[in-house]
Amino acid sequence: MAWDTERTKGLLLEAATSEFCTRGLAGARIDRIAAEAGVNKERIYQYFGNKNALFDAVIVAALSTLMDEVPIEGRGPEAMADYAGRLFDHHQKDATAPRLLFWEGLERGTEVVGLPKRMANCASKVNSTIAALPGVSREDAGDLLITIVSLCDAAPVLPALDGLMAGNDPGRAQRRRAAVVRTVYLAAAALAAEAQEPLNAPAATA
Amino acid sequence: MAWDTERTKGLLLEAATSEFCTRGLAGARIDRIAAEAGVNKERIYQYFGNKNALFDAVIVAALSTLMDEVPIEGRGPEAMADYAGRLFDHHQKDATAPRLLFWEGLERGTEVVGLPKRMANCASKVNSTIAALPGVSREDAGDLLITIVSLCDAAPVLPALDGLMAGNDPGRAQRRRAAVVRTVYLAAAALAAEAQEPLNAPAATA
DNA sequence: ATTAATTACAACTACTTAGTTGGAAACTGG
DNA sequence: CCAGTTTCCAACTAAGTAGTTGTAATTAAT
Repeated sequence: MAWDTERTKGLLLEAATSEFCTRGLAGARIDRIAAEAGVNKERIYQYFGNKNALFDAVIVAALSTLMDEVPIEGRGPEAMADYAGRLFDHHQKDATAPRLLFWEGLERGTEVVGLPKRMANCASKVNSTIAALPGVSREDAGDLLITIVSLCDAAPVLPALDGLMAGNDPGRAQRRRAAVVRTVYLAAAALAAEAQEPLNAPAATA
Repeated sequence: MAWDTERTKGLLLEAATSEFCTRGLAGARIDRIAAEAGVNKERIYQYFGNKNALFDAVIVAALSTLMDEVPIEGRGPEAMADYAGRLFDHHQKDATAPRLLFWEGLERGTEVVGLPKRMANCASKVNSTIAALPGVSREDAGDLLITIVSLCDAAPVLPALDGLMAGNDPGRAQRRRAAVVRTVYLAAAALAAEAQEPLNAPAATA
C-alpha cells in the first residue's frame, strides 16, 4: 500500500472542521485535531502550513460544499422562500457552515480567504436569484441573499435567543422556520413587484 | 483619597469589554485586559473570580445597556421598521453588542448567564412589540424580534458578506440598511394584518 | 498612635501552546 | 537488492497561559 496522503489530508481536514466549528480559531487545539484524525500533528504543518492556513482550508471547503448542497430552484418569490426553508433545515441538521461563517467574521474581520472562488459562488447565487425573480437588480438580489443568510445562519449560532424570546415551548424551531420562510417570501415578492412596475417608487427607505 | 474600588472595577470591565469584543473568550488575554485597564491582574480574580465570570459580567452589562439605549417607540409596522433602523445604525457605529452576542452563542452554546435579567429584558421588548402591533401573539412578536436582531446584528459581524455579494461599491451599507428596514416593515405589516383578520388564515407555512 | 482589615502588586507556579527537529520506516525507480 | 525520496512520528523547544502567593501600602476604628 502506497502512502495514502490524500486520505491523511482528508482525515485532518475533517477533524479540523469539527474542532474549528466547535471552538473557533483561537479555541482550537492543533494537538486535538491531530489526535482526533489519528495522525501526527507534524503532518498538519507539512500539508497545510500552520494553524491559520488550516482554518482557511476548512472554511473554503465547508462553505463551497454548502453552496452545492443547497441550490436555488424554481421561479418566483416562492422559489426564494423555498430556498430559505431548505437552507434553514440544512443548518438545523448541521450547523457547521453557519458556525464557521460567524467564527470567520468574528476572528478575521474583513480579511477573507479564497476570495476568487467565493466571489464566484456568490455571483452564481445572485444569478440564480435574478433568474428566479426576473427584472430584479444585482444589488437587490444580493441584498435578498444576505437577508436569507442572516436569518438562516443566525438561528443555529444563537440557539439561546429562541428560548429567551419565546420560552421553552416545543415546536418553536418549526415556528421559527415558518417565520423565516414567510419573511423571505414577503421580501422577495416585494422585489418582484417592484421590478414589474419600477415607475411608482415606494418610499420604503424613509 | 479612599480606595476607589468602583472605579477600578469599571476600568477592568471596560477593558474586558473591548478585549472580549475583539478576541472572544478563548482569544482574550487576562494580562492584556489588566494592562489596558492599568490595573494589576490579580484584581480581576478578586473582583470577578476568573476569566469566564469576567466574560459573563461583560455580556450582561453590555447587552443590558443596549436594551435601554435603543427602545421601541410608536405604533404600527412603521414603529418596528423604525426600531430596526435605529438598531442597525447603533450597531454600525458600535459593533460591541452584536459581536459579544455571537461570541457568546458560539463559545457558550445554550448556556446563558444572567438569565432572569435577560429574560425580563426580552419580555419587555416583546411587550413593546405587542403594544406597537395590537393583537399580535407573544410568539409572533418574539419571532419578529428575532428576525430584527438577526438582520441587524449579523451585518456588523459578517462585514465581508456585503462585499462578497454586492461588490465594493460605496453606499452599500446604506442600501443594506434600507433593505433591512423594508423587510422588517413587510414582516410587521403582515403580522398586523393577520392580527386584524385572524379568521382567513393564509397558508404561509407551506 | 495602634490594630485589624482591605487593597495593591510584583514575582511566581504549574501547565499548555504552536511549531520544530532528527531520525526511522516505507515506498519508488533502477 | 539498492539509492534516493517521501512519509511518518516521538521527543523537544521556546514562548505564552490562567491563576496564586507573600508582602507592602492604605484605610478606618479604637
